[in-house]
Amino acid sequence: MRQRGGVCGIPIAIDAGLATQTAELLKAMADPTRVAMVAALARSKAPVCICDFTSAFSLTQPTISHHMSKLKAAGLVEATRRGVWTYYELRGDLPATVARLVEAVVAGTLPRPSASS
Amino acid sequence: MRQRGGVCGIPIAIDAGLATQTAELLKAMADPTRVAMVAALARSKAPVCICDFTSAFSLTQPTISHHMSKLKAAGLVEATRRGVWTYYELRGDLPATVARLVEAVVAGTLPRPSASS
DNA sequence: GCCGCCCATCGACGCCTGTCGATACCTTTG
DNA sequence: CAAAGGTATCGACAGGCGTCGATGGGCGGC
Repeated sequence: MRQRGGVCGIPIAIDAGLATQTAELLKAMADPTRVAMVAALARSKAPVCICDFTSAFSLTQPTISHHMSKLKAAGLVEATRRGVWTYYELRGDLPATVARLVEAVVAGTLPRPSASS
Repeated sequence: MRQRGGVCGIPIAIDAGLATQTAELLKAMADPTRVAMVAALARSKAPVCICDFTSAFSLTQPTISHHMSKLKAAGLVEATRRGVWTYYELRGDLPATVARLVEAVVAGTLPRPSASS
């Protein structure tokens, strides 16, 4: 036993700002729809029309737009209007830590890279 | 332009189950307190008394316990009672994709490993 | 110029979540 | 056995979030 009074002596030295920042990034992707969006964009590696997402998920168009707006607000994706259609793609200038996080999320959506043997 | 009727022709082939699973994992860490907890446990690499977290964050003891319970429910940490104190540590048998995600989160809390050069 | 289509925004509703105070449980100490 | 301290649980509250229907804004087609 270390000490008394609720302090065992091990200081938790985690920067609150970085923790909040990371948490915001996680929140931006903490939704099945947005995870699938990020994964699809990462796998496509080319701008994807948002109408594809609208037809892929059983959600209404405003909801899809809302989710994509969140990803854009988080700085993960960027939009390109081509005529009537809006194409989204993963930003290429993501910070290293952010890119690493995105890659980990995408890896989690791959169908079991090494499951059985 | 590809087609009309809301389908540009690019099918979104993302497993909904895996997306939901990944989203649940992200939700489990999508909080500044829990991010800091995971980072501290990962850096400590040894069981940490929960009283340290209680004194480290400006939150009440029930809230800290609640956050840790969420991490435990997500299968990220495991508890060990030693007398009156409860020690938590990151699970060592995490699936590869989960471990990778945790590592990415922890990396995001490090104070700029390679920012400029 | 008008209409139709794609997309974004707005307002609203229900659910989930973070937070707290109060309480109960368990272990150690006297 | 009684008392004290560290944790977990409970109930409640405010705030945020996902979802929808309705509406507005732009661009292309007729």
